[in-house]
Amino acid sequence: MADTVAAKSADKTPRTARGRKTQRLLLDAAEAEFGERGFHDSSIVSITKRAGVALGTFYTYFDSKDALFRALVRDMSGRVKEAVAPAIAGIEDPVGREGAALEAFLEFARGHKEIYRIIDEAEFVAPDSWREHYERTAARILERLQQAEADGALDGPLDEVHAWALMGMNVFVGLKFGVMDESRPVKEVARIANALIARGLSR
Amino acid sequence: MADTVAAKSADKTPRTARGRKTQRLLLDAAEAEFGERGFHDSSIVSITKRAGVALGTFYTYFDSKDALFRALVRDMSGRVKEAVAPAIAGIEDPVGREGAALEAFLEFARGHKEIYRIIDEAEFVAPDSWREHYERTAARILERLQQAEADGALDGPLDEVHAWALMGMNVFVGLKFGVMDESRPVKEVARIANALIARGLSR
Amino acid sequence: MADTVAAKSADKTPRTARGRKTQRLLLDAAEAEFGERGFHDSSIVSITKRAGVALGTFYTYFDSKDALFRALVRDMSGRVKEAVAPAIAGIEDPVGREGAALEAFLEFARGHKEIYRIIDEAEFVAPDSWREHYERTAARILERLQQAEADGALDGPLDEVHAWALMGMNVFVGLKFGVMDESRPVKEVARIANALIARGLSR
Amino acid sequence: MADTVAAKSADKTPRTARGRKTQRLLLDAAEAEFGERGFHDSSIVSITKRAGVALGTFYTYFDSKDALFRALVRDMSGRVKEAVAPAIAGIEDPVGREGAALEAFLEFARGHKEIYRIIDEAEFVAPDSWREHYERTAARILERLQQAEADGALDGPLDEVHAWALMGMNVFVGLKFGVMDESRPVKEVARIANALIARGLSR
DNA sequence: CATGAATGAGAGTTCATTCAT
DNA sequence: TATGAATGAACTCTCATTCAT
Repeated sequence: MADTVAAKSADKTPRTARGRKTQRLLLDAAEAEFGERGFHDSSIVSITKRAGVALGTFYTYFDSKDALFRALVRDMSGRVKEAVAPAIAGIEDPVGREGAALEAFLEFARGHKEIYRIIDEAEFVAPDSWREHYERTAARILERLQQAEADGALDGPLDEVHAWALMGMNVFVGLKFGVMDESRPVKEVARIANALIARGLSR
Repeated sequence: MADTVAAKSADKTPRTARGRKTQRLLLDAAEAEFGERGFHDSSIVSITKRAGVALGTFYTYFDSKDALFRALVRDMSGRVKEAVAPAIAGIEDPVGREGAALEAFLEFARGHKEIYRIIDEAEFVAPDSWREHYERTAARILERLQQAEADGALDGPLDEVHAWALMGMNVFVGLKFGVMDESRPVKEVARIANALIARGLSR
Repeated sequence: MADTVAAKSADKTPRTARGRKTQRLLLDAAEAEFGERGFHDSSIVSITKRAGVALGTFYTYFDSKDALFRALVRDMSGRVKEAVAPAIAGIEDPVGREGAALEAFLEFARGHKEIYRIIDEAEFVAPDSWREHYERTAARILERLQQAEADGALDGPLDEVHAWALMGMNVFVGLKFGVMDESRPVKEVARIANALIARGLSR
Repeated sequence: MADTVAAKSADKTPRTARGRKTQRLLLDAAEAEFGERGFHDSSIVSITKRAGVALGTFYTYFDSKDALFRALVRDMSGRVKEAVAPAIAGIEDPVGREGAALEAFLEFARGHKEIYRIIDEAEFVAPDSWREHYERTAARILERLQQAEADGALDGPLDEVHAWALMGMNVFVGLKFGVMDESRPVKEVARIANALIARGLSR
């Protein structure tokens, strides 16, 4: 937000209620479109058609297709975080906490399949956004682990490698059992994966 | 493998030595191009320029840009496998074996940074090729684990979740510490990540 | 008719007056281009240049080169019909009526030499459009003949063979003496050809 | 033939028996290919594949795709003539003679559907060949009519208009009832069409 | 704010033809 | 004579972006 205020050249923030509504329409249409077709097969015409506005209207709210995509990545990144945060709030046991995080993430992935099509494709479309998302996520995981270490609940030293390993596990388990194959209960999948690292962490 | 690469519908397999050489030039040029720019920013013109052949020559050996990309994904998929296989051959201890696999993979990733740009982008460009690669990789991991289970070296039951979790860990650790950040020794990174799952597996 | 022209799948119908004008420019340019060079030697670039619009503008109004060609065939087919209809209106004598039809057609062909280049080439470019044109034309001729039969002005039975024979005669006479060789008066040519079938029909 | 001997630049006439055989293979393959796909959708690669020879071999026997097409038009033109000639030989009655010609032509068209795809497409691909074919055909018809006039079997004056009218009738009747719709007996169709012009000619 | 026509660079692909072997 | 690899001009079509209304 802060950086939007700093305004590059043209401030595209809607000034009226009508404007805010139109921008929301575009954002939602874009999420659906990018989620279904991927970045390169999505087109502005098609997004504006979905949103029910004229083509030119798009540029009233976004500087470019790329800018829209980045906005969306940020948006989804925040939503993932917000979906996981409450699920782990208050859990003291660090292993149980990571298990709960995975479970919450799996649940979220099942309900928002676009997430991979959008966040992961960012690796190729907007690498800086992609990095930002994953580096922040890893930082949050690491922070939790190091907190537990400080509390004496985990042996150290815990570092970035652990965070990226855990994150990778979550991402792939989420892709496979959240998006590709829904036949197994989220709880079961999370429990199995969590058990795998349980004792690696817990000593 | 080599001869399978271009053998699709209309037979584009080179019939002469000269043809084989040209096809190799194109394959190598494509690997570099896709690795550097990604699929969508790569162009056939640019690939043929790199290869030092005329534009039309491309279509003597490949049906389309897409077909070339798929051929490359397959090729790289095979090369990853071949890089890891010898490194784990003969290791009996299942945990040590997975650690060695990760280490070999990290090494390979450092030497072949294009791999992520190519295999991972396939998720969006040629999803079937992507699936094929990851499903085969997961199957190999699972096979190793279940073999160890059968040998009594690991407690079961070991299933797909373990395989995808391990694979995700490897992929993200490889991306972070193989490609994005080379400051830490491969051995150390592999050891840390391996320790994480060591006891989750080992009993 | 005019509004049907571009109304296919994705709606390309112009929404503004400016759009309508541009589409007309394209249609006229295409008629000249196809008429002069034939379908395969005509190019979109060249058509848009003639029309004085940018290349991309073409695709604002037509789905493809093919679609434009079909639109044109329909258009010309309608114009032939409209050129002949008034010339035969009110003529009771069936032989005289066919003679007048041929004469009107010859006249039209002289003024619109593109007609053969467009309608007849459709046999190879858009066979369905070609069939539609000739089957409708034959149907109209047959209808006239059978009407005369019903009125007792002609002996029957009159069938499709007569219609196609008459139509073929008209087409070839029109091609030769309307387009290829203008040295002979339209009236004279029509009279001679009409005399040929006069008594075949008249009793 | 005479003009082939005069040789433009490279004489492509086969010198050996093997060569003659190869050229025949190509001619036959081309007839099938052009007949099925039309000129523009036919390709040299495809023709040589049909013929079972290498691509380059084509240019040993023909100067270009165009030249091959022209050769084929000539060939077919000759075959039409040869199919009709014996059928009318010895018929004295001029009307009956034209009827027999149409019948023979219809028969030939049914057995050689490629004829229209090849000869008629020449109007757009090789207009000179097309003109040559139709002008010669018209000349033969006119000659027959004027001979009959000289013999007192027909009233004059008989001119080019009659010839082109007759020819057009034959062409369209042949296309409709020879190629497009085979449900009616050739004899019947020929009789009906012939009756149409019978008395126009016969006085 | 909203509209939709106009733009044109750029992409992938085709294929007749040439030529060294 | 036969082969098939190599060539590159030419073509159709896409789409992000601009801008007058």
